[in-house]
Amino acid sequence: MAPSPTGPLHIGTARTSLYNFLFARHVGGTYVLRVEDTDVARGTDAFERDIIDNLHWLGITWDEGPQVAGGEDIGPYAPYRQSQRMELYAREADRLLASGAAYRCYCTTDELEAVRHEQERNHEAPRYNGRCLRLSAADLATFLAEGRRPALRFKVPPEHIRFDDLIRGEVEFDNALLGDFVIVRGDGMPLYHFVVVIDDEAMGITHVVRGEDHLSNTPKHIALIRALGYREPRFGHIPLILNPDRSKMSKRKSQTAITAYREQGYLPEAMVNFLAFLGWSPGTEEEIFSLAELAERFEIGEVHKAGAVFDKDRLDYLNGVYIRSLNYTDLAARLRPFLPQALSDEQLVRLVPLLHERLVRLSDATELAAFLTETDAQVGALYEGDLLLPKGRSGAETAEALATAGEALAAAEWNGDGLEAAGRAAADAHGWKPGDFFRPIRVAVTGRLVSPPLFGSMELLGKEHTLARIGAAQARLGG
RNA sequence: GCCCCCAUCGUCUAGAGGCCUAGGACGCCACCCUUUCAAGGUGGAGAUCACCGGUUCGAAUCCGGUUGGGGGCACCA
Repeated sequence: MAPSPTGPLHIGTARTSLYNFLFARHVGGTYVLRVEDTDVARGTDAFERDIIDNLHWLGITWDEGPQVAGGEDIGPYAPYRQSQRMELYAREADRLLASGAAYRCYCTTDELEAVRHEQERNHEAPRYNGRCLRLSAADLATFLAEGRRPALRFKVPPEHIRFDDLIRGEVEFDNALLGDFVIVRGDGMPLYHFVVVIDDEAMGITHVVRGEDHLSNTPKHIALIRALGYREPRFGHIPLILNPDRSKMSKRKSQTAITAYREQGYLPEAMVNFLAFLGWSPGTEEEIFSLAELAERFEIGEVHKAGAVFDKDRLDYLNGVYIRSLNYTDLAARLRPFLPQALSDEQLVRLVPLLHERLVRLSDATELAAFLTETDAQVGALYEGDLLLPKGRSGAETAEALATAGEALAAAEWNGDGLEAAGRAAADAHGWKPGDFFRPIRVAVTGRLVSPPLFGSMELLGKEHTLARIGAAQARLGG
């Protein structure tokens, strides 16, 4: 797996990493992580940290590669950051230059762009015209005098390239249609197509599993592999994850950063399960799988060919399933970052049973538990008086009901069961349906129409605040 | 423009010639349960298997074409 630290860990990169991981684990192979940081202009350490951190969060581990950002690399072919492997690339570039498989190109960006525009106007393929392949001595002298720094281009042999893709089967391309592409920039920085091929050979990579967007780049890589005399790995191109409009999933149209999902309270277990099934299925009707179970079942050849739309509703559903499967202790620990510091650990432990069946995301707990740490005044400010009223009941009637409720609850034993018994008896005595009778209490106590179970909530809030809030609501209705 | 890839309910998918009057899940709708919201239970709507032609006794499944969608064609990765 070879991510580029030009942004936070992307959903698509995460899934490609997952498939690589599952494939490697399933066949007992070695999973290698290599950081493709040759684009110094765009890459940053912060992004590398985000990628490594979130991969770990998902439970994806690698046998070789950087373990933590800035730390020691592990593996026999270290370093695993391309920015630290420049001598190797320079050596291979020289080799290509010496053999005549590559040549220096003095064209400027402007000149190249002009040619491209021209080609576009003539409805031709936008590819390099080969000008610097036969440069006159005079032109060369001029360019050198101008101080131009030449880029290095690979002279693409005009041959048919075919390979047997792990997922798509036989694929064939005609490299005669390709322009000679740049492998080393004028400033000496080697480019992606060149370095992947070198590192794959140097690191003993046997299987390259990557996104479908690289399918048509593969013939370039194979041509380079042949020119350099390397062994050809097997390639597997997995389908893309799509926006709802079926274009390649992008930041512009979808939320693509894994961190963002993590921050919203998605569980890594749910994310992994969801991602694995975007483009693969075990062929049965089972759908809940742990990472270990996935590794056991996953077959690279079963991966689909068609792209899959990212379905947030399905992720939400799975996340709920996983949250509900957590035991209370575990859930409490995971909920902690989403709840205010003011909420004590003891309160948290008692709150968890009230929430565990009501959460789609861990962050949903923030709103559900807010009434516990808000002041009485803050809660009172959350609602209009009308919100207290059950359907068809007046303010005066509701104030009366609240008064009855307040008295009954004040006399009750202050725990969920005691409060519920008192509340129900009071509702019955008052002649109101429980739903109607409890509504103003819920709004008074939590400030909201939706809350965790009422009696457990009151128990947690405590007698003093509960009765004060009921009294305040009653007063507001003029009771 | 050229090259490549793809095509089953809205979405994720099962399906590898007869088991399919196409199965499951999410979402949606209804009902049940119910102190709100969820969760749970039951039921329902939803796919002429993109289209056309062929092979075959028989095709969602094999072949060809068409259409549609996607990706690539950078001194980005």
